[in-house]
Amino acid sequence: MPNPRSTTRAKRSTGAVTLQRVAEHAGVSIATASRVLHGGPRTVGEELRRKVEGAARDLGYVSNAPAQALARSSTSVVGLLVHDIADPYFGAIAAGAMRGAKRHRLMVMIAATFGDPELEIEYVRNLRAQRARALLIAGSGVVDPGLTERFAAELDAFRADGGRVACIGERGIEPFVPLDHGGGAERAATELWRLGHRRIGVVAGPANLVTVHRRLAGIRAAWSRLGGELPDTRVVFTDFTRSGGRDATLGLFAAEPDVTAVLALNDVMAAGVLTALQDDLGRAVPSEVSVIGFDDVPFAVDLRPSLTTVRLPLEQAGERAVQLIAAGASPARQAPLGVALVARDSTGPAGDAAPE
Amino acid sequence: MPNPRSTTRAKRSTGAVTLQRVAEHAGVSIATASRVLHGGPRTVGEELRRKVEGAARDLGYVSNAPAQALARSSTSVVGLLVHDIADPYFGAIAAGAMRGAKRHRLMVMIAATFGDPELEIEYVRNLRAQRARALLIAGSGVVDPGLTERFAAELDAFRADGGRVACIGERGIEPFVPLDHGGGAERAATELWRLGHRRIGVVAGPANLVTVHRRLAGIRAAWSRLGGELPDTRVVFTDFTRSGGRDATLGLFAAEPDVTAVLALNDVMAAGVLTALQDDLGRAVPSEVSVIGFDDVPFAVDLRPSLTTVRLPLEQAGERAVQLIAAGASPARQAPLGVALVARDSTGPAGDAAPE
DNA sequence: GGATTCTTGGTAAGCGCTTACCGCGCTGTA
DNA sequence: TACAGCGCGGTAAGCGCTTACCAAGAATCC
Repeated sequence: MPNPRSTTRAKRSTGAVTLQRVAEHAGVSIATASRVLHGGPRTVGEELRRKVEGAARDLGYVSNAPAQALARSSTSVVGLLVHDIADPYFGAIAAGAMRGAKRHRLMVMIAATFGDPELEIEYVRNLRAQRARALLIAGSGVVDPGLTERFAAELDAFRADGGRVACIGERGIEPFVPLDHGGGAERAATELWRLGHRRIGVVAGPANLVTVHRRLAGIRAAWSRLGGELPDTRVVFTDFTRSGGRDATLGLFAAEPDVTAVLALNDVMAAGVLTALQDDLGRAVPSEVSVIGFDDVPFAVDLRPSLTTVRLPLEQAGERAVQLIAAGASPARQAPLGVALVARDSTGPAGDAAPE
Repeated sequence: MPNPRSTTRAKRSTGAVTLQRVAEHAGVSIATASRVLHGGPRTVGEELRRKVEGAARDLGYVSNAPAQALARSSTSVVGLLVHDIADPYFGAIAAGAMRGAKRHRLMVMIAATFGDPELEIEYVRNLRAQRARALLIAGSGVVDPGLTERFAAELDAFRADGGRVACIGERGIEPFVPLDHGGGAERAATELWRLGHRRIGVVAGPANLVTVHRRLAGIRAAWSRLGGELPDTRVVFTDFTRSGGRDATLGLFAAEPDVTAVLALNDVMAAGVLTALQDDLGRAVPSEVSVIGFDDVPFAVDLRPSLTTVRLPLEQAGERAVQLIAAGASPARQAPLGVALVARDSTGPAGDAAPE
């Protein structure tokens, strides 16, 4: 037997570089090696510490995260649930989250649910299996009570396993980073009113998303406070996509040709609205019809005319969400992230300010 | 001792639901439970199988991925290295990768390196520690030989641990999903030539990125083949960002006011080019100056004028990359993903076709 | 009909790491 | 001088799972 000094049977001296091997190489116990390389409350003498570090470097030791996870029953990965990572809305949130994760030395596991609630639940279980330390939920939930309940149950299970959860935007899940969908929508609607628009159309996202509900509620609140009318025929639900926005606009103007402004519930759709209006319908923006978006994604400024929109601090929200789950502290003082109306060129005074 | 049937000492009957507990509940051995719940080559009798499944459901069992990873020494997570997940280029690649991952029941761990080679290396080690099954490298490398070598060494170590690696776009790393930067650039340049442009400017990304080199080389190749000239003063390097594109354009036209077309090395920069030209410099596009982009990100069609660009099949590339690392098979028949010139409204014939 | 192979269930040895606990040598105290 | 207290190193018992190997009964073959 070539190597009689190992504790159990001689490990194959070839193969992976384990803590065990580092310890042997350094001539210390595996406990000492662990304490040097992975920290902990205990101190290790200067000389041994040096030896261990040297051995680790010589051997090119890289710790085995799954083994650590098993032994400590905790990992350094956080899961992030988004609808679609290619959507700039989620891209911004993810970027913020990753920035935060880096600061807290966490790894981010992203799952794209494409808005499918079943998939969402499946991914929570998956992340639970991974023993993710925390879960960041960025996608809007649906308004189906049954689904919501099942999702909540899955989250409870996740928590029961010791995981933390944080939501970006309210969704009935605590804690969450407040994202003022309603307030932003009110701002947008109010701006349109201020400009003299009285007949507005709304190009909304999927009717079952709570984000859509909130934004729509904000618009309705502002509008009724101001004394305007918003019949259902002027609200059209569609996909949160460019082509959704375009098609919806075509439909909207076929039914309601006198609308003087359209409020799109996100910027991606607003791009479609702009195309439909200018290219398909031949309506000038903003002189004939004003358009306002939501989110202020990076390309909003590049649309023509540049898009007036409501800025949501998405990247900050993502970053703050990881603070929320990383902080040992309680989620205390949450200075709400402000929304802001970004006035650009796609809005202007209503041509005929006459109330209908 | 309350429960004499357990193999070792009685586990606390409270706490986590483990395979052990499922097995006890079902009245079978832990081996059988494992075989039922986690598959494997061995078959299990119908009755026991049913019992185990029932027990797992009753107890709400979720397997412990780190423990499995340790026992099997292999995980189901793949790492994805990008520069910036908020950049639509990487967003598209990531979306494709996630789609592929879902098909192969893999989880994707994304790391944003912000183009920092040191961070890139750090993340590879990290993913190595996680025992990721594979690594997808989407970001372009830098042309620094020292850094490249260190990165390669880290990748070799990753491979030595049994991980697979795939690159999106060539980078001196095998295997890779070919992305024809050079060919695409040639197409773009040739198109400009065809339209009569002889004095073109290039708004390039960071000079040290391989991608930038390849694209630039493609342009130069086409241009010299066609007999054109491209002095260095007409090539300006900048960030791969909107404001980079804008600033670069301003600089370019200050030095070379007679340029009739600008080729931006990605669409995000092209957006800045368009702004600089139309808003800052008052040059009409495409009647005075043509603009051509690269990548065909989703918003390219929404720029005004809509952007002529080179389409790179990014989402497919991401998806194919995971096939590459998931396939048991060798990376055989790689029908190269085609690039295509997407002619839209930002290009037109040169006003004065006179060669210089 | 006995030997041989399948099938199917169980046992137990790890996978690589953390950490409770032990023990030893030293210091400070009475 | 005896001893509690502390600092520091080692031992070994797990963490939850997979899987090589064993065993026993069923099926197959001369």
